[in-house]
Amino acid sequence: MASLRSINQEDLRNHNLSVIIDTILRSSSPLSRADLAKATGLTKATMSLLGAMLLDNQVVREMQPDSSQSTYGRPSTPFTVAHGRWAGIGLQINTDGYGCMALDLDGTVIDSRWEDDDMRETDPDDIFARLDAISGPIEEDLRRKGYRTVGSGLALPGLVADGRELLMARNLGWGQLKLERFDLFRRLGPVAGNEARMAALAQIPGYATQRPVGGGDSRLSPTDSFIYISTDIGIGGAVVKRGTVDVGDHGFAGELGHVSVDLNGPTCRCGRRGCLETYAGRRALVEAADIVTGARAVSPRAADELYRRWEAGDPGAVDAIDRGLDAMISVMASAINTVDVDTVILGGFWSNFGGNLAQRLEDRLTQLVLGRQAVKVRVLMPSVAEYPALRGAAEVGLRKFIDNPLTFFGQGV
Amino acid sequence: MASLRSINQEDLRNHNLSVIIDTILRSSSPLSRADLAKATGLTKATMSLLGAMLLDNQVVREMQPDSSQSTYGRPSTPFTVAHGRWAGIGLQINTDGYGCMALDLDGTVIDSRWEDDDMRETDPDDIFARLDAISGPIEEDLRRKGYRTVGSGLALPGLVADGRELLMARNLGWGQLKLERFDLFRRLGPVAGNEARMAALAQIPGYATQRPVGGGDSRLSPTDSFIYISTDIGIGGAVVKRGTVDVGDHGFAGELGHVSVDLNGPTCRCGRRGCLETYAGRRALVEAADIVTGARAVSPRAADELYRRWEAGDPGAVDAIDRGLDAMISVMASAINTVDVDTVILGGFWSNFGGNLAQRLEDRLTQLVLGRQAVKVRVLMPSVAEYPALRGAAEVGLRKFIDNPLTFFGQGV
DNA sequence: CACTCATCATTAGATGGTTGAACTAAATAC
DNA sequence: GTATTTAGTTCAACCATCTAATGATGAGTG
Repeated sequence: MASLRSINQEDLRNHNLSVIIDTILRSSSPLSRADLAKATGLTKATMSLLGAMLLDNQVVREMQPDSSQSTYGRPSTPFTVAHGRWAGIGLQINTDGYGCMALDLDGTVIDSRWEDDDMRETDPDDIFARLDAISGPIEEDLRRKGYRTVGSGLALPGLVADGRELLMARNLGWGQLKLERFDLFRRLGPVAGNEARMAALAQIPGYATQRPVGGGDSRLSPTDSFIYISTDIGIGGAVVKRGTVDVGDHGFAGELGHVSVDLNGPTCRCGRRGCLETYAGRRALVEAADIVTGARAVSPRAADELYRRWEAGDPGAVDAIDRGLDAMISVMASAINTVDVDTVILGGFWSNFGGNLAQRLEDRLTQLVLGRQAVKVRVLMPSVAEYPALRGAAEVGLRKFIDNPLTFFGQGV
Repeated sequence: MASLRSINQEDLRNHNLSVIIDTILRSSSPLSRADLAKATGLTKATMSLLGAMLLDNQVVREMQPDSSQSTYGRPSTPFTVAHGRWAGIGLQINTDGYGCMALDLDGTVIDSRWEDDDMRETDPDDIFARLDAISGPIEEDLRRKGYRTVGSGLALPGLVADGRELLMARNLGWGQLKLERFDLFRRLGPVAGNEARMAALAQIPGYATQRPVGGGDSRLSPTDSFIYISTDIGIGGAVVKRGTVDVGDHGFAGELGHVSVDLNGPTCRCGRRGCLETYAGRRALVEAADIVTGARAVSPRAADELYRRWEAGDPGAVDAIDRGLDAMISVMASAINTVDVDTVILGGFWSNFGGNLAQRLEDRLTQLVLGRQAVKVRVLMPSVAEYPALRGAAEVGLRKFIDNPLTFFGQGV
């Protein structure tokens, strides 16, 4: 538990500010000073002082006093997250394009650009230069509008170690890559991470931006734990525990696409046999359903065709999907037994397959996991489905501010 | 990151004391005030004050000043963990017996008792009464010697939820059980946990007792992450991340015995198919090697016979072991890809199978895991092999003190 | 052997974040 | 209009850590 690092009074204030901001973001309704004092355990006196700091630094602003909350007494003045001052930048390079997003602490997308393109077998230097070209103007725009950019994240479709080294991205055809070598990386200093992990972050309500009023997917609370599975050509994943992503020792925890469901199964390109990806990856499914093979099997059109045939009840398609589903369920159950969380969010193209898919998965998983007397397994569809990794990357940037607000206070732009 | 709870000045001191104690325990050589100031980031002044508190409360004592450390200057006065004041109590109920251990903060076993017995199909009330009968005198003895008992742990061979409810222990024939109903539990208030998780804790050098000089297994450092696999009739496991056990949301993370390696494999008693336990559990191996079947397959004698035949090269035994090994490797690789740690500790009866087993596993795993460019997989044998769960349970008790030293200071016994 | 220097440890006073208590503010109940 | 209730502010007091000065104790130096 002990973090092996001492703390002093400045850390104390920084921590308490961080707790307050975190509490505000994760709440689905505006909180007053009094509410925050109760929620965090601070005294009214301290809350009053720290509240003034947050107002001064444009982290929050006061709403109209609200007397409808309680029958008696002076009405409270709730805070909302201020708009227009604190921003995070998200960057993403994917197999089908690249883009950049600027996100306000209050959750609004300030600016965003996405370029569709076939990224396979591209030159990293070229791509980073192009990403630089679209992110530069966005940064400039932020400055012009009076924003302070507090951090950034970079989502990549591959294995990323320590937030700054790409080990490999097979679908891009990229190998090992020290990210510091790119100007863009040195300028913005983003935290790099796997696409699935960034997408998982975007599902956590109130992780680094104000939780939408009403709470988005009301089934998921800000401190829930879940496994996120990102499905595309490859299959990735992430483990979220009590509202924070589990990064692992080297930065690639949650690679569920390469959990094996059959130790004598087909050989995967990763070297193992029977990996989930060989049953439930987009390309594997298209080929199993005999739609097309080879290079054309990776195109999105082939997946659309698979979906049509599956809806029409074509036996080949139905069989392939069923087989993929069995593998998916096996991996989910194994992962739940390994990390002990009760919720699975199924992202990517698999989320298209039928409205009752979640329910079917839920029912079957419930039969399989340990501790089912005490655990109610849930399978949810992602609430942020549009560019989730890009948004997650921006939230990683904003999180730098939330974890360390004091370092950003009381100095110029 | 933010724990959603504010901190005040008392928490600050408590935290810093905790960090200091933690640092002392995890170090393999005695540390002076100056060393500790450097290691924790505290100033010499504060370190001096807090050091005096630790001395006053008999947490540490001063050794002879040591001038051999540096050529120049005043010699430092290193601390060692004091003996005779702070104790934790470990309790265990297993399929083959039950016992109690009292552990000093300095790592010495103050007292311990173990009763061998066949515990299958026993009455919980009876067993808890018997455990009470042997732990009572040990507690009394601690009091007499001037110890302060700071906490306790209870290791159980089954699924434990929230540290105080047994969901099921199949090998005992016990079902759901609220542990508060037992006198012993109410009196000592132990944290209950799965046997494998407790055993995993005991492998962490300096987790809650002073790290042995020289460091025990020098390959394992106190802040390493690893997966511990406990093998017996059933197979359990635990995930340790950066020196602390990952308990999971309900308290049963790491149940690797019920990770499936073949979704069409034999049906396991847990309801799934192809669980590791059906390939590599003690009973499964004995039956696969055609030694005996049925109830007699669970006896330790059958496992001894399996070991003899395997050593002699009997084909049935060798095949069974190889098959078990394949399953084990598959689960290890999947678990590593899921939680991203690079070390596996293989505990229980599997650790008997040959001196080069670890090396063989290491070599094969290295071929299978993702990120093998950046990760060196290690397979280790447990350094604490005698009653590891019992010792781990006692360390859980001591950890209460280490996490919260201030609450134990400055008041009577 | 006196002097310098480096390192360890303590002491005194300063700094600064949180606190408790008293106070002001603003609403409803009767 | 007065009592009551809840929200929020003010300020002296507290206390944990920090800075800086000082004491302690050894080795090196000429």
